[in-house]
Amino acid sequence: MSEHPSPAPHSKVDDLANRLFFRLYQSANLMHKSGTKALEDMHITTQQWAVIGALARDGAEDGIAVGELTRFLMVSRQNLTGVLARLERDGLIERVVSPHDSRSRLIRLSSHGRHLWRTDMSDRISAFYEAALEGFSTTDKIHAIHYLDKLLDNMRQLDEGQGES
Amino acid sequence: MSEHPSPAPHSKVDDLANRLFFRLYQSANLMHKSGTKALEDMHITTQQWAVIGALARDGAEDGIAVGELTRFLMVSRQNLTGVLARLERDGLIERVVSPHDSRSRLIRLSSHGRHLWRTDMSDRISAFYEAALEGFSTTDKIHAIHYLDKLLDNMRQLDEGQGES
DNA sequence: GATTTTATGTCAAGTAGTTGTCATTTATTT
DNA sequence: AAATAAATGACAACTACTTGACATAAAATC
Repeated sequence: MSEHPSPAPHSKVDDLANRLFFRLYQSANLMHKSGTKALEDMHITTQQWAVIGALARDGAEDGIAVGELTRFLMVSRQNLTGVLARLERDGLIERVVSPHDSRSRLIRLSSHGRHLWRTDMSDRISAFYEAALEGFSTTDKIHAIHYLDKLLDNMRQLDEGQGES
Repeated sequence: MSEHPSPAPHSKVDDLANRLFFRLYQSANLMHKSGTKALEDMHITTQQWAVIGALARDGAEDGIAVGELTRFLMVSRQNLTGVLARLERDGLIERVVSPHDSRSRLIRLSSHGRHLWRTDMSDRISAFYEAALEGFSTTDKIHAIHYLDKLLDNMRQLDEGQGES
């Protein structure tokens, strides 16, 4: 029947899954490259953008603990330490001791960081989003978010299971 | 009318776009973390996985030029050099001079690399895909791929425009 | 044949990500 | 009060990603 008598593969890898994850890999690479380029004259990378964006959310005015940030951004504490050090060096964030728990240093935007986020960064980011999501309807965006959320949920479960060592 | 008389934002950033890119950021981080963990006993990272997967495709048996690989994987030549050096060090790939263009070194899987891909790696990757895409129907996968493709197209255009410096 | 373009390698500096380990401080629990 | 747990900082080692710059070799063009 088959035109290509392939030599009985072990467990044929799902081609659609393969494509999906490869597209995710490519998309993330390109997002970091072109996203960082969109903010390059401010010397802000996509990772710093993610941190500043997290700190600019409503409810984060008084600061967020490092541990909370690592969970939110899904990066390691040691990595975030480096990113935060550079942001502090550049005067965009500041560390304050938590009033409730003096082990915990809360990270919050400096006034300079908040100002930059609200003006120049917002403008560039809006332009970036508009260009990158050209042709996306509102429902397209919602559906895309939904798929990524589902993927995240699954991988989170997988990661917890893998952590049992 | 508005319950929250917000102080006239410069250009209100699209919240859906924001969520979408943040989910992409998180998904990529988690994919690298849990994907690398799925192959950790082979000491293969997701980037190496991507390279090996590219080399294992039909038509790549005779090797792929480095430049072609950088375009395919969307990473820089300098970065790929390092990844390829580690893969060569571990005996998974080999470099051969192109018969057509002796500037060009073609990268191809070693027999060890090909064997590993077809057996252990395939098994782990299939298991990873199955867990990470639990609850995804075939059409879900196709739609998700479609959105990522669209995003990639847009960002590629953006990147080319940004490159005009 | 000489020039230009192309493919690659290499070195450097910077950022970002991982794990692992050890120390410190403080909260919590006993 | 003492032991434990938790949050953080500070290292180290490694992988991976970027850009920029310079060198080399070979192909393509003039």
